[in-house]
Amino acid sequence: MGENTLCPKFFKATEILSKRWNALIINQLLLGPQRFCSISSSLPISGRLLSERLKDLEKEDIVSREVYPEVPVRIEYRLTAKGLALQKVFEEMTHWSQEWIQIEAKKD
Amino acid sequence: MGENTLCPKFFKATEILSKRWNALIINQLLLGPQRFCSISSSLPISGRLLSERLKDLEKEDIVSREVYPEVPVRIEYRLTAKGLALQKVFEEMTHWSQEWIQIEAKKD
DNA sequence: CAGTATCCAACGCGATACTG
DNA sequence: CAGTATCGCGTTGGATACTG
Repeated sequence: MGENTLCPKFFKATEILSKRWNALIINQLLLGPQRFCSISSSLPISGRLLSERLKDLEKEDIVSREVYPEVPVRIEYRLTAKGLALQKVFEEMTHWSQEWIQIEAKKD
Repeated sequence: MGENTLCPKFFKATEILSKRWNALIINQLLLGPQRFCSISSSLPISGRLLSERLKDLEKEDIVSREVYPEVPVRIEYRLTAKGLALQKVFEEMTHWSQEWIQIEAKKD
């Protein structure tokens, strides 16, 4: 195992973005603030995991949870400034995927 | 589970890039073609996994394996055009990480 | 050097049921 | 709606030993 050129900040960034579902959740929130059920229904992720990931992302200060004390209460998740700053990353990822990813007809 | 707005190409992209180590391996290869032991010593990844990941990335046509029949034989891994096209993504990731990631003194 | 094979513990995570 | 708790199994992946 080596430690020479590996930048800890970049490493941390990959840890966050490589965690399963995180990229998709962030990408979804780039569309705008959303409620739990909205994110849940837009991604093939279980409620338990979505809850867990949102908490992780809150701890990383990428997502914030807003409670609107209406009746019934409404809770929205939105990207923080740190989260919004990922926009460029996702734009490039989207661009790359459109240009290079082939989707074959599923036969599995 | 929903299936409404999720783009399969983007989804596939996240599958590739979110797989543990893949981002770091690609980022390392963006520095130039490298031998197995070089990648191995630049990342805290076991040989078994590195081997597995490189094969995955070959299948995705992101990495190619070049054999130079010298004595002793030399084997290099390099990014394909598809892999090199990820440069922008990684530039943005690097930029974001430098701007937003804090590394706290470890006390865990 | 450039890997492969095996072993096995730890973790991830989906399903389900339940709470406020 | 917006979650949490528990269960259980399949996958991951580190360590180690071995091969050409």
